[in-house]
Amino acid sequence: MTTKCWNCTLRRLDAFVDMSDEEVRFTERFKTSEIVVEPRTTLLREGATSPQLYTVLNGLGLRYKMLPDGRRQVLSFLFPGDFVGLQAGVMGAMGHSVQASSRMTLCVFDRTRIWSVFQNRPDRAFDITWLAASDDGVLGEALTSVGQRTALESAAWLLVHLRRRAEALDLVDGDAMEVPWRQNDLADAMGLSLVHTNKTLARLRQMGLATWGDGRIVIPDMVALAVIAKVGPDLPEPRPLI
Amino acid sequence: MTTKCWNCTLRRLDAFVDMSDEEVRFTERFKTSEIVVEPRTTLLREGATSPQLYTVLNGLGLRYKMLPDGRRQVLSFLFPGDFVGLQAGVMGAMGHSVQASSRMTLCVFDRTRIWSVFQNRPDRAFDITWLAASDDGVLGEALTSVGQRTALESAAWLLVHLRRRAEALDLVDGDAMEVPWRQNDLADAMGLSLVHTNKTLARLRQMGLATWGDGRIVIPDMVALAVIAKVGPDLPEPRPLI
DNA sequence: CGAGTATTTGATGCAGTTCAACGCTCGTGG
DNA sequence: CCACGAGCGTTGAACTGCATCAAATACTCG
Repeated sequence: MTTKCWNCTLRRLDAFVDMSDEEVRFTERFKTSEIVVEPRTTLLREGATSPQLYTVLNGLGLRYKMLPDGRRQVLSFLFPGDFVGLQAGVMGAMGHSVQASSRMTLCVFDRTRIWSVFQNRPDRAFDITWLAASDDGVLGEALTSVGQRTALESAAWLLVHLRRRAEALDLVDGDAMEVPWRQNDLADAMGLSLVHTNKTLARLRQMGLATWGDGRIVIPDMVALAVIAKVGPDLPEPRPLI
Repeated sequence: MTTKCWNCTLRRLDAFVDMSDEEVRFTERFKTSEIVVEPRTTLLREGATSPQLYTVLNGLGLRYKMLPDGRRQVLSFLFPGDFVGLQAGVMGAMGHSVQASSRMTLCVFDRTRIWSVFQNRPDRAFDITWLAASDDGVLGEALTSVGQRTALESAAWLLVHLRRRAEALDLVDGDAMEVPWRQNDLADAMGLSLVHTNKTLARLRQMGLATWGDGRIVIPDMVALAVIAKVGPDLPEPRPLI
């Protein structure tokens, strides 16, 4: 049973900009189907030319790149509303792989129809570009974190980042949020070893700043954590939803 | 004296996809002027909402982000044909700063007119999105390099990357290419200290793989360097030019 | 109950940082 | 004309943050 865009709860969140009825109807036609994938499913593989693009409706995942010898860099974490497969959609091949971390449900769009969006709906085309530019911003942040921050700062930054994204989507319950990611995913996102990631998280826990465990992140004081992370206010602007 | 797009030598390079006469004329109208900036000029500042977008016509530069305490992460290096300011153009604010490393000349576009591109020229709008997605790919590569590669691999990767980009633009003379960047820029791009960057470059020199000095990079054997860098063939597809 | 996955902790070693100094080439001003 | 300082590259020595190795715990699941 696939959700009608009309009934989609996602677009009512204040994380997203409002859509006109017209836009909702158009998206509905652009959408070809809906899929549910189990944890650890690879949705898109680096180098592949996927016939499909997706919008995350539900669940969490991650994007990563691998070196030939197996080292893995996690590029970003996927949340509902994220649009994946754009590189394959416009450039022909993915620059990274995409994996589900929890069970996810995604809207499926046909890659070949993307061109018709540009022809018929300049506003939606603009939104797609907005999302691409936004991804650029996130990657820049991540690169800066990996390149310049110490392990402690980097971990703090990542937790703040995840928490802020979750907040905008109403995924936070009090101080806590549920996440499907393993410490290994965090380590690969920060460019640190698993062992040192674990010790760094332990340090944050001892400082009373953040607790990671049992699939939950608990952050009692975001301001204190943000100070460690050395991040600006970084108000998350509402994003377009495709 | 500003160049007419019609006479622009850039688009004749095989680094770029061919443009129809129609497209050239449209770009000409989209272009508002041309500027020349001296080395070390900051074109765009992080957080600023620039009224202008640029395409690099000539010269080299870099994009970077800074932490409040002064640490700097270089995100990417700018070559002719690169389109800068897109974040400000579509999202309203830049996520990073942009600086000229050599004297540069740039085509200037009016930010407010970007919307009319989406309305009137879906093909050009698509090209803009292509470029945004392409930047995403480069940032992903860079992040993987900083996060996963050792200093030696990372330096090798960066040199290979710069050389490949330069080749596509006919900026390579035999084994050598001229670059305006300092070792400090390299260090900030790789997330390494200046001292260690220097020693790593010395190591590559002793191995006979690459020489960096006096504003020139000399790479006698790209294949050998690429092996160290652990990069795939990575043929640079022709890109659209705005 | 054994196997596999995830987290945790301790011990040891090294890649990369930090500190310090020196040489070179400029441009500038006395 | 030389003295001086600033910017950049280079090199050595000491230190340390993080990686690597190793092993124990706890857990879920067939």
